[in-house]
Amino acid sequence: MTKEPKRKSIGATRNPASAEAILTAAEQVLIEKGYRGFTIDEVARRAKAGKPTIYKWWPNKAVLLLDVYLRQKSIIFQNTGKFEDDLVAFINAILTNWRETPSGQIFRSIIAEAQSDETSRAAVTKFATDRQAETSFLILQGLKRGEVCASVDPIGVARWIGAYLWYQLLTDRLSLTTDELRNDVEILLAGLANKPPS
Amino acid sequence: MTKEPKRKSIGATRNPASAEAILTAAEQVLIEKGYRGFTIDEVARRAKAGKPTIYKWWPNKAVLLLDVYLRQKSIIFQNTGKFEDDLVAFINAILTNWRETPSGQIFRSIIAEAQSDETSRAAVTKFATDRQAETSFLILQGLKRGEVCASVDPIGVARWIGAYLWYQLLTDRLSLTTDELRNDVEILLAGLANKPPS
Amino acid sequence: MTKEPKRKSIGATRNPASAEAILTAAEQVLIEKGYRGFTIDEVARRAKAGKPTIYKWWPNKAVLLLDVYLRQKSIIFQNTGKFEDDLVAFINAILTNWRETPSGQIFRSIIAEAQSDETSRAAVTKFATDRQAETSFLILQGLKRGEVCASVDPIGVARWIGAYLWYQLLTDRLSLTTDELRNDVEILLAGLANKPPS
Amino acid sequence: MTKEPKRKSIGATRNPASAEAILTAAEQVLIEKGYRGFTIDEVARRAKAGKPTIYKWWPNKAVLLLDVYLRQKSIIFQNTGKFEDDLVAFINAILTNWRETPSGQIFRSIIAEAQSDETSRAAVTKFATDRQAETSFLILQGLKRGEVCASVDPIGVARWIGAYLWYQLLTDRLSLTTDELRNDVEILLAGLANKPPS
DNA sequence: GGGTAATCGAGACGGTACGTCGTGTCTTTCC
DNA sequence: GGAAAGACACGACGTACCGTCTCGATTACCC
Repeated sequence: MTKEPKRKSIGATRNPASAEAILTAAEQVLIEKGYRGFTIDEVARRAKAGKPTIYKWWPNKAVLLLDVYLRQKSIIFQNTGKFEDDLVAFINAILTNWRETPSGQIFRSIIAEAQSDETSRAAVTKFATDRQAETSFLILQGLKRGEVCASVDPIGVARWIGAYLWYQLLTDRLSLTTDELRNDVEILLAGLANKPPS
Repeated sequence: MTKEPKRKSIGATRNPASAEAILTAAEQVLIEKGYRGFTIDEVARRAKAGKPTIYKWWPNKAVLLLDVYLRQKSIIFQNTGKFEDDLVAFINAILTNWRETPSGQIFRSIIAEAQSDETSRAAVTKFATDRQAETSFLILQGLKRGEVCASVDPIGVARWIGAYLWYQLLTDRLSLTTDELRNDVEILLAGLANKPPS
Repeated sequence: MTKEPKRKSIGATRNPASAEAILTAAEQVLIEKGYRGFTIDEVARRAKAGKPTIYKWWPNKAVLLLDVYLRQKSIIFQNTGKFEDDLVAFINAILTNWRETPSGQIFRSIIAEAQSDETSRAAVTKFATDRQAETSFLILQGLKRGEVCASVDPIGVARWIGAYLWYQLLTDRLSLTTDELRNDVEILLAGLANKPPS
Repeated sequence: MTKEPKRKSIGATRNPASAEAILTAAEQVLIEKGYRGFTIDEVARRAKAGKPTIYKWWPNKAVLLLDVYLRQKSIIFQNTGKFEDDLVAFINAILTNWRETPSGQIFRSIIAEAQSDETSRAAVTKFATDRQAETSFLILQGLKRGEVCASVDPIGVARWIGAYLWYQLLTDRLSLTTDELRNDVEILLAGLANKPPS
């Protein structure tokens, strides 16, 4: 076993190794013990870091959580040529990612944390809004191809999709079959309203 | 100052006065100090109740929160004769209630709490499912009147609506104008898909 | 398994079966869990008695403890014809009894309990004084036989012996060999003072 | 009123000011409220210290009590030239100290506490043994001067004296006159046995 | 190239909440 | 009216975490 050299200060500048160790430890703790066990003490212990070091760079737990979440790999848009398939693939990718990687647990924790603290909530809300903008690209894609009704507001739709995703996450419904998912998407696509046969 | 008689046991049976005092205190604490300050200790202090009494009847914090939430007045369905108006009124009533009464803060806390604990989450998920069943009455109403497409799954729609409501709550978007809300509802009603002019 | 009939009230008079059950339960609890685990709750549970019943008849824990102690069998004086042997046998009988029956544990608890409470201490002190009077019979026996110096105060000696016994109990020295004990007794008998050869 | 600066950590090392404050508070609580009121909570409150700080350095209540006891001033041996006088003075000094300072109350509590817990009892027994060793110096002093019989075991005698002291403390007999005390000591010095005139 | 100045680990500190247990009082219901 | 049953207000238990602090060591930067 190689003698692991103790990590020390590297002088009057931030030690990236520490930051890295802290984020990794935070992620591990979150996976292993969940949000309940996600304490600064435990992260510091795991990272072999001092608590003040953590507090210095991540003043809130929410900020640290967001940083951990952002280190996760992001979703890549599909372009199959058919809007419905793209949308289903997109949602499915996110749900699968949440289900099969720590991301789901992490994001759940972020949302929980944000409910206790005004500024955290603002940060998460901003994050959500940014994601809506990204999602709206997908809508615009469909709109450009004439598959989406021109009168539709892309951001508004992105909000519906974001809402759907959060709800699935928060109510433990990440394990849908593709058919179930396609059914749900179908509702959004076709709309509720009874269209009179023209 | 009138000497307030201390609340005592009323024998080997649950004292409703205590339950009442605890729920009231819990609500007050939640309003005044938020979820962060919502501790069993504080509730017990405020209610002049023993902590064991609280733990006896509400094993989880989530359960207590749900009980507090359920004491709030509930939403009554509208029936204006037009499905879209009913739906908008329904959503608006909930959002307004969340915005203008403690209910919003309380329910936010419930969702947060549920993310820390498996059993709490199950309880909240069950609650959500029950509400979807209620909401689906609205859909069925519209369906009976022929305003809703017959092929639509009422529970599935109720889920979309629930998702929308939670999302608005969790991302601090409770103060929509009626027009904004109507726009959002419109998307769900009309659907995204471009309907070719037949 | 015979269906054990639940013990009920026998009307407006003290139920001796309850008293018996409580004392027995108290003794068992003390043996099994020690003084720390000796709680009224536990005794009530074990005796299948209501707590108020216990409090009614034994207002203090110390009183209950004393009652339990007094149910134990008492020591019988020896009379071997030689004072030293009688004394050693007497002390040894008590130490053995304390070591091999619950009595030691019980009496230890009584002493501990008595230190917290003024009236309990008075009760125990009275008990100790009574025992000294009994012990002094032994001294008088020796005195009558001319083995004990006539100028000696029997009660004073009984006090020394009581002190010795308590000390052995409280400092976990109940397992002396007879020789060790005889040595200790020898000191008391012969005295410290250097007797000049007359 | 001068704004008292809050006591803080002084880094990763024990803060003596805290230790001091805790011991002082513990002593005060014991004096004012007795052993019944001597709770870690109360000590922490009084010392303005956190409970974990107390538990960190004093794992048992008995250990804390012993530390409090040891802060009291100790007894100084006399050397009057006469063994009996030295012994009487020694015992009297201890009894007086127990009677007139908090030491008596404190030591009583220590003994009581030790009866509940095995490890505490071991600590107290060790303390008692150490004191016996000290006391035996007094015996050796007398032995050296030829006042004490050479065949006597000093530790054995010290044990008798320790027993006597504890017994007086535990049975509320701290207020003896010098004559009463001298009588008791006389018994130990002269011994019980009837010495036949040679 | 020597003296700041900032960073690091470590961990103690005053607090506060946790969830459990025991206390002694009370009331209801049954005998 | 005694006894069971058990709920109640209270408060201590011992533990965990919070966010702050002080320390001594360890560089990087600036004069």
